[in-house]
Parts: sequence; C-alpha cells; structure tokens
Amino acid sequence: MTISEVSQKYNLTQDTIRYYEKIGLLPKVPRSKNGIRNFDDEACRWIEFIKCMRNAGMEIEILIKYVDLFKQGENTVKERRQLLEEQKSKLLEKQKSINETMDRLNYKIKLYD
Amino acid sequence: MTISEVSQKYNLTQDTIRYYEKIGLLPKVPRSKNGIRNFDDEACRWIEFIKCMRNAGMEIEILIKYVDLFKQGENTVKERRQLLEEQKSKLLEKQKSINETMDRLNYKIKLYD
DNA sequence: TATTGACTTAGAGCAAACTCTAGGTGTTAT
DNA sequence: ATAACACCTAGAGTTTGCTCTAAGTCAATA
Repeated sequence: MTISEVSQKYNLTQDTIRYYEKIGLLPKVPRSKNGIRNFDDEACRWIEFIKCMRNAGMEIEILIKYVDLFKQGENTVKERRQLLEEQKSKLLEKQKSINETMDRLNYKIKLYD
Repeated sequence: MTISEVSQKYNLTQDTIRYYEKIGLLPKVPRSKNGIRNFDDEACRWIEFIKCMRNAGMEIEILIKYVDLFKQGENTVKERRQLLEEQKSKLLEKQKSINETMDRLNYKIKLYD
C-alpha cells in the first residue's frame, strides 16, 4: 500500500505517518527500489496499534520506547509487559477523571433543565 | 484565601491560576485594596470546576466560552446547556476510545504471560 | 532602616505533536 | 518531450497550555 492509501484507510495525514516513521514510532516501513514507502501488513498493524494508543492519549515518547524494546527482540518481553501495565494504570486514572467529569456535567445539565 | 493557599489546596501552580484568570478562564477573582487576589468561595468553586473539566481534557477555549456566557447572565442559559451537552458527547467519545485501548492493552498483556 | 518574603505584571520561553514549505525525484499521460 | 502528479527529504512554523523571568509593590521582621 502507498502512503496515500494508508492515510485514507486510517485517517491520518501523510505528514503524520512520515513524522511517526522519522521519530522512530513506526518501525521499518519497507520501500520500493526508488525509495517509496510500500506498507505491508505488519506496517499497517503498527499504524493501527499506534493510532489506537494515541487516541487514548498515550504519549509518543512512551510508544517510541515500546517500539524500541520491540526492535531489540525477545529479551525485552518482560520490560514491554511492564510498560504496558504502567500505561494501563494511567488509562484507569484517566477513566476515573472522565467519569468524575461526566457526573459533574450530567448534574450541571440537569440543573439547566 | 491567598493564591498560595489556593495553589496548595487544588494542586495547581500559582502561575497556572494567574494564567487562567488572565485569559478569562477564571471570572473575577476579588482583590484586596493593594491588588492582591483574595479568593472567596465562588472563586474556589470556579477553580474546582475548571480543574475537573481540564482533567478530563476539555479545551481551554471551550471553557473560556462557557465562562463568557456565564458572565453575560441568565439569557445565555440555553446556550450554556448546549455547550455542556456538546462536551458531554465529546467525553463519551473519549470514553469509547479509552475503552477500546483498554481492551487492546489487556489483550496484549495477556499475550505476554 | 534595610532586607526578606509574598505578592503583582507583562511578556518571553518551552514541550508536545503535529503541519507546512521548499526543493527534489521518478513515473505516467498527452 | 514536457507537463502533471505522487512521492521524497530536511527543516521551519504552528498550536495548546502552561512555565519562567524580570522588574516592581508592599508588609513585616532583624
């Protein structure tokens, strides 16, 4: 797949995708001989994963670290698992914040009726 | 209450509190004769409200608009209500995103076991 | 009385995450 | 063959939301 196809499929700009690769968030997108990116299934799965994590507000720096550990191979499995656990508890915190805000919003909206 | 007390109570820096007032996020903090802020109950409730909304990721610009409508008085009640409804649906979206990411994280963590 | 400390302001600086610009290459359509 | 188009890069610019700096006022304390 070309970058424009991937861009449409995942609703990310081409600039964003190139940026993600440049900073090491996206590992090894294969290229055709003339240097043009040719996204295979693995590259697409990475994009989907990153998009999902970013949608939940996970920091790019953390994701870069995860990708980095992944690149280092099997001996980083434990570290990767821990990273994900940490992010999970951050997400739980975020959920809590949002729930509080939800309650408050619902209360306020009720008052306006 | 002085700004340092409010800062401690709500765990916001003094700079942030002053910034919020400067940009119109925080309405009318009363001042003593020499110009020093003297937070009353209403100012504190605003701070708490803003902090709660910001914790959930609500944009400052939106909150400024809300405060602005509030300042304009009772004839903006309908508009304020609508603004809150809009933010509520944004929060619902965010909850959905986070839930998706949660599922994915849990799945991945399970794989690492 | 002098200095310490809490407050004030305007405005500059900073970090994160893009987003845009300029200039270049390579393939395809007329 | 020349123009159009999709791609490429490096690097500058933008937005959001603070955070810091410099310079000043005022009250209290050594």
